[in-house]
Formats: sequence, C-alpha cells, structure tokens
Amino acid sequence: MPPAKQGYDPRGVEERWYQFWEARGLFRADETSAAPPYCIVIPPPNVTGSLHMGHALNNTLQDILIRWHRMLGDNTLWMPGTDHAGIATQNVVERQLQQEGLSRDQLGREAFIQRVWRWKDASGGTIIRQLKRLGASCDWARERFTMDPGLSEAVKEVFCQLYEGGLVYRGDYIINWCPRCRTALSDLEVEYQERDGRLWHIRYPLASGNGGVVVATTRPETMLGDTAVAVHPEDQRYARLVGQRVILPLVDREIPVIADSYVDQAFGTGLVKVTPAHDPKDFECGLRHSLPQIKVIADDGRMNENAGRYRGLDRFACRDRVVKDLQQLGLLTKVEDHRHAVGHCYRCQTVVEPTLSRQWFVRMRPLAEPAMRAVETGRIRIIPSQWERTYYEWMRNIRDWCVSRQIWWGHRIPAWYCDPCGEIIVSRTVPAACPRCGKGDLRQETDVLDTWFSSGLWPFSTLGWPERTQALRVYYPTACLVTGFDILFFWVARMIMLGLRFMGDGPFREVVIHGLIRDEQGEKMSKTRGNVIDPLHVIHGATLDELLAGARAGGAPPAALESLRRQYPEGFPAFGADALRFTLAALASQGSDVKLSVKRIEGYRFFCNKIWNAYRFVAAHLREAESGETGLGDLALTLPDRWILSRLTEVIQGVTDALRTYRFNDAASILYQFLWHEYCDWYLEIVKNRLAAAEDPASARAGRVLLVHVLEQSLRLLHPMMPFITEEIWQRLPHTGESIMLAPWPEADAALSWPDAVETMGTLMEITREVRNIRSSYNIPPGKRLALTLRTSSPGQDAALQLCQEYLTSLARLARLTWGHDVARPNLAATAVIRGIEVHVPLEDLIDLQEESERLTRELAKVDQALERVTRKLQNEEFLGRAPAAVVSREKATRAELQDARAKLREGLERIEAHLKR
RNA sequence: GGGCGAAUAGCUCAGGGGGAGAGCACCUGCCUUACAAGCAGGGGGUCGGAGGUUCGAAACCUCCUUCGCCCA
Repeated sequence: MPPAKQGYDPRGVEERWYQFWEARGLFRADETSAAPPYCIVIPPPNVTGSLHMGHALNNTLQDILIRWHRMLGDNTLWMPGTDHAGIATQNVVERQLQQEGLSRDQLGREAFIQRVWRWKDASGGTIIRQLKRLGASCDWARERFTMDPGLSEAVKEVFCQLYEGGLVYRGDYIINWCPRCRTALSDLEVEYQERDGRLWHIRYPLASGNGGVVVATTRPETMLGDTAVAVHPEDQRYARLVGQRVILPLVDREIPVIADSYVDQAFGTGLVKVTPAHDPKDFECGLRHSLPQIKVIADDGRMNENAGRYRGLDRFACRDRVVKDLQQLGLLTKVEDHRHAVGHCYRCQTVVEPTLSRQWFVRMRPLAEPAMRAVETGRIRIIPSQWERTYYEWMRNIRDWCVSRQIWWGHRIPAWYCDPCGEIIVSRTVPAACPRCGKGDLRQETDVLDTWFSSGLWPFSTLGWPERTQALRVYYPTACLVTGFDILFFWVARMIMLGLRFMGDGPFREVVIHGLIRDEQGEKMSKTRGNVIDPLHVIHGATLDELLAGARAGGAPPAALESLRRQYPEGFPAFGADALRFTLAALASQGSDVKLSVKRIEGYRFFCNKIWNAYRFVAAHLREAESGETGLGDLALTLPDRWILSRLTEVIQGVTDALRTYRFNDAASILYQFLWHEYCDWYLEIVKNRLAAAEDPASARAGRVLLVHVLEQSLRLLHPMMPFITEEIWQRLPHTGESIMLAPWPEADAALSWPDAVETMGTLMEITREVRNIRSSYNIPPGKRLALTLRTSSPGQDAALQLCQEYLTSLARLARLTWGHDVARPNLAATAVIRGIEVHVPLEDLIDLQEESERLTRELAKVDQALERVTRKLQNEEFLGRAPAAVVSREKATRAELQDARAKLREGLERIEAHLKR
C-alpha cells in the first residue's frame, strides 16, 4: 500500500476498486445458494440514454439496498439491463439517416432495423458504463435487453396468451396520434401542457333557412369532419332545435342537432360541434347516436380528401384558412382568448391529434381488478403509502391500452392477415396457411408493440420466463422495486397486472417510490432549461469549458450559460461517486422531490476527506497485532471507551432501522453526525491525549483497539452509501476477508452499551463546552491553561467527575482541576451551572467584571424564562391531574434543576456585583 | 373541475402531542502534529393565516392563502 496522502482524492480510487469487485465476481448472484433471496430488478434505462441525476438517485438507492442485503448475507441479485425505447431509438437513427439525406422508407424495413441494431451495438452501452462509474453492483453477466431473443419470446407468448384469453382485440377507436412520429400513442404517452389558445364561435345556419346555431370550438379545422351538433337534453335554450338540421358551412353538409348529456351547458354557447373521428368524447357520442365518422386529417397531419378544397394543407394552416373563410362568410361571430391543455407527444413534443384508427388494444379491466386487490390486501406494499390512493384512482378509471405502434423498431405483433377471407391469425410461429380458408398467402402485421408492453414483463422475462428457470424459482417475486412516481402507471402498474396474470403472483413485495430531482430553485432539471447537473461531471470533475459544452449541447439558453460561468468559474472538482451518492441518499427523504445543490455535494466531499484523515490518524497509531477484531472483552475500558461503544451500538441499531424502513436520509445523517461530531470531535481527541500521555499502556491499548474497531464498524455501516472510500480504507486497515462488500453487517450488541457512561460523558462534554465558551467570551488564548473549580451537590457527581478528571483536563486545557461538595468558590470567577454542578473558572487577572455581570444576567434571564414556563405548567391542576405521571415528574425534575441553577447563578451575580461596588 | 403534496432559521430541508433541529451561509477567535476541504465558540425562527380538539398543538381536525404536481 502506498503511504496515505494528505487529502482524499476519489479519482483512481473509485475505478480501481470497481475493477477489483468486478474481476473477482463479487456482484455475481448464486442461484444455488440456500440463503434468503433478495432481488431487485433495475428500472431499465433507455438504451439511447445517458446517465442523468434521476438515474443516479434511482440507482444509488437500489445499490444501497443491494449492498446492505449482500452484507446481511442474503442471496442477492441486482438484475440489470436496458430498454429498447421504440420511438426514441427510432428517432435517433432516423435523425442520423436524415443527415445522410436518407429516409427510413428509402432504406426499407429490414435494412433499417439492421441499422438500429448496429447503432445499439456501438452506442447502446453508454449508460451501462456510466452506472458502473456510480458504483452500481449489478450482476452484469445477466444484463438483458428488451429486444433479446429470450425477452422477445416472452413478449410473443404474453401477447398470444392475452389474445387467446380474449384480452387483446383489434378495433377502430379514437387514439392519440403523433403526426411527426407517425404512430399511435397510448393515453399515458400524451403530455398535457397549458397553452394560450382561442375559442372560436361559429354560426351554423339552420337547414330550414330561419337563423342558425352558434357552436364554440378550439379546433375549427375539425369542423370539416362534423357530423352533428349537440346540446344538453335539459338545456331549455335549445330544446326546440333538437331534431332540426343545420348546414355545415364550407362543406355544405346537412347534419342533425342531437341531444346528449355529455354536453357542458356552461361551456361556450352550450352548443357543441360533434366530430366523431377526431375527438374522444365526440367519438363516444357518435356511437350513441349512430353518427357517421368522417376523418379529415391524414396520418401526416395534413388535411385529407374529405376536407375538400383544404386537402393537402397542414392542420394548423388549415385552421387559419378555415377561420379566414368563415370570417368572410360572416359566420365567425366571436373569438375569445382561451387557455386550455393541449396534448403533446412525450417523445417529440408535437401536438397530438386524436384520430379514429384501427389499432390493437389490451382489455385492462380484468387485469386491473387483481392488481388493485394485491395492494389492498397488502401483498404488495407501496412506500410511501400515500401513493396507494393515486394507484387505486388510476386503476379504477383505467381504459383499454392501445399497444400497437406504427414504427419499425420493436417487437412486431405476431399476427397475420389472410386477405382473401379476412381471417386474423395470432400465432407464436409463422403460420403456413390460413386455418379458415387454407390459402397460404398471409401478410404479417407491420405494427410493433408499445415498448412498455415488454417493460411490463421485465421482472419475469429477465429471469428467463417463459422457461421455468432456476433463477425464476429463486428470485421471483423480487423483493422490491425502486422507482420515481412518474412511471407508476406507465410501468409499475402494468408490471403488477402482468406479473399477477402470468406468474400468479405480483412481481415484487414492495414498491419504493422516490421523488424527482430538481435544481436548487425547485425547477425540474431539463437540458433546454440548462439547469442540469451531469452526474459524471460531479463524479470526475469538469472544467468550466466542459460544463458550458454540456449545457450548449443540450440547447441551454444564454442566461443559463452565464449563470454557469458566474457560479463555477473553476468548473467542478472531482467530487467522486461516494460524495454524490451520499448526497442523494441524504436528500432522499421519503416521497418528496430532491432539490440538488452543488454546495451540498461539496459538503459531503468534505465528509469523505474527514473520514480519510481520521483513518490517517488511526493508521499512524496502529500497532501490529491490534485490530478492530481484537476481542474487546479483555480490554481495560475507560469512560470514553464505554461511551463510544454505547453510541456505536445505538448507531448500528439506528442505521439498520433506517434502511429497513427506507429512510435513507436518516441513515446518512446518523452516520454523518456520529463519525464527524462524536468519533472525530470527541473520541479521537480523547484518545490522542491518552496516547500522548503514555503513562497507562492498558488504557492506550484499549484506545488504539477501539479507534480501529469503531472506525471499521462505521465503515461497514457506511459502505452501502459510500462503497469506494470505505473499501479503500478498510483494505488498508487490518481485516479478514476479501472485501468490505462481503464483511458481515454489524449487529447491535446490548452488552456493549453503558447508559451511565453515556450520561457521564454528556456531563463531561457540557462542562468542556462551558469552559470553552467562557474562554471565548473573555478572549482567552486557546493555549492558556486555566484553573477550574466544580462544586458538586451529590456524591454521585463526585464519582462521575473522578472519571472525567483526566479528559476534562486535556479537553478544556486546564492547569488545575478541583471539585467536590465543599470546595471553596474562587474569589473572582466566571460562573455557570451544568446539571446541578457549579462551574467556576477563576479569572483574577483576566476577568472583566462588567462583562461577567452581563453574561450572568443574560444566562439568568434564560433560566427564568424556562422556569416560568415549567412553573406555570406545574401550577395547572388539570395538567397535574391528566398528564401522564412520567411527564409530570419530568417537569418537576426540570423545575428543581432550574431553581437550583437560578440560585447558583444569582449567588455568582451577587458576588460579582459586590466586587463591582468596591 | 377532481385528486395529491408542500409552507419550520438568510438558503436547502429533517422532525413530529410534553424542552424548536441539521447542513450551508453569517459573526468571533485559532495554521493546536489526522484534517484550514480544518478546529473552537456564537447570533438567528410568535414552525404560512384563522378557528377547533386537548391539561398541553409547530405537530391532530376544519377552513383560508400561496406554491407545486398528477388526472380530466
């Protein structure tokens, strides 16, 4: 081992240990193990993706759970892989083709798909490499891709079984159509965004020639496909119109006025145009009234032949033209500003067009019922539980799932059409002939399945289904799923439904939902906004130019670039994966979003450095044959030894509980507080003095052993959150075993807990702080040794102080320490009261009487205030009568202590004032 | 329109029926042999507002205000 350097530098260290773990196969799961299984399947990132903070958070939490369970001795599997991301990936490759002046149609289906595979093989591994930088301990040998042969087999099998069970059907319905991607989208793949639009009021003349009706619409171009005008049946204003006919302007078609209760009487004029082929609600209405369905917008977003003279116009150009023409005809009666939600494609942000189309659907209701029950009965727990309500809400209102996509990259639907007889054949294998008419000329469906269809099978398809593999037997159902709430419906709900249907049991026992990553201001991180923090920049460091280049590539606005220049003129130092992971864990309090700041990451980098330096101290004093694993039983334990061991016991308990309940932030803060503010600030300082004194070899030895023991145990507790630095230090300490990864998780041992030591240590620390406070108040140089007199009020205090003497002398830098029940008060001294003990620091030549008088007066005021509150409480009969006895006696003890302190402080004040008067 | 969540120190947030907490920032003093990426000390909050429950509310309930998210 090279000598320890002064500051901790994660560069090098992190990569070296990751390679070590991987080379030794430490992430590998063992299917033959008899240990309790613990499996997590990764939410597969898009194969097109690169690591963003959301991934970093999600995978950090998973890795914490996995590493913890591995240390607990469980048979642990973290199943990794990526998702083929149909539309997104197709878009990437299409853009490449575009730059070469090619279209996918020119290339043809087979060649295009080959091209996508080539792209995937060359560039698809990016995110996996990045996950490794983060420290993810997945079993990479099992890595899967949703388009792998096995997983494709699973998709085919599920589709066929659903079809055979009557849960898949093909039909003509209104779906969401993206005219740019030229494919159908599911309801979930549409994002609604508030937009300023208009509400146009259009007059449709009555066919009878007497006047007309006025309808209001936000999409006037769709009027070309209107097949009715509707009013609410109870709307008195229009009752006489029902049954009449109106002339549709611009197309001169006669359409009926119908009554239907879906009309909102309060909206617009209370009359609505009905376009069954381009609006979901109008579609339903059209079915109820047997209205014709006239499509006027083609798949490319241009008007089709049914639009007459508007044919060929883009839908938005057509909107302008229609409005202008109506205006000229005098039929546009009013235009209002109107803010409304407009659906956009979640992949390309194009405005989605609701369109009548023939698609494949999955019937959801029969799948949703058991999925709801699984959560209701607690077979599957959602954590935090407030998400259950959202889950139920969605399940109750679930609609059939449009699963066909008109793209090429994905799982082709295993259906064939026999054109001569119209038969549809859904089959696992390529059918040779039509089972109905016997003709052999079959045409396969060109559509592929929604990517989420294959993602929905992920927890069992990755484990080998439909084969009945050992992995499936051992690891299914998996232990938990860690994910953001943004894909609760897209993915989690569908996995539950499909898992229950095909495996007979839910895919996981617990769903752990974490928040989304936002920037310091709480804005969503987005490339176009330019406020993203790239996890790799954080881990490896980045120059200002690299930060700017990253932001520019994402299309950040100039203001965002300027802000980068201002905030990070030096770029980022290499914070390291450990600091990033710890930050994310510390900020990931249950359910709420994570507002990430670089400052915070920096703080935890300093924490790494603190641990590193503590190690350097420990290492410098380490002796051969003394290690953390030396038996503790034969050590001569001193007060601070018992205290630190007691605290370690509590910390083990606390961290374990926190992880068990997914309170990652609690686990992080417990360890931060303990290591920095107890182990380093107090214990290490105490042992330092003990080692320097060297008059008691047994005590020095205990100190050395416990320094290592407590550090080593803490490193284990910290390992799931900070895998790299813990391994680096652990390997340098005396240890048994190959890696800290496999070191057993510490267990709290009640025999290593001494409550009285904790109590006495508390007194010791408080007195020390008080002396330091007095030192600071009087600007006494840190090096100047002081005298300290402690007047006690009980023999127990005397005994406790006896134990503290040595430590107090060094920690408070004392020249002389006297204590006892009857020691004389110093003549001129700064005074305080700690737990009933009078603290006097004689300051003959230093004391400023006026200053001390003011200090004591301030102190007395605080005590008086507290005393008044507690006294008022204890004078209240109802409090005495109704509050629990323990609370009352605690309040009484507080009062006694405060009264005692007040008396002592007053005495001190009186003495000072007596001097002042002289 | 329906639902969910948030409001606590200057900033970011934790907590949760009985003494208001952390990190950062700020102020003061220190290069004290692990660490100046540090050490020691300190200031700072009628816990969004109004009611209610309770012996006791920052916490539980109701309403209101503001903000955010999801679904129509």
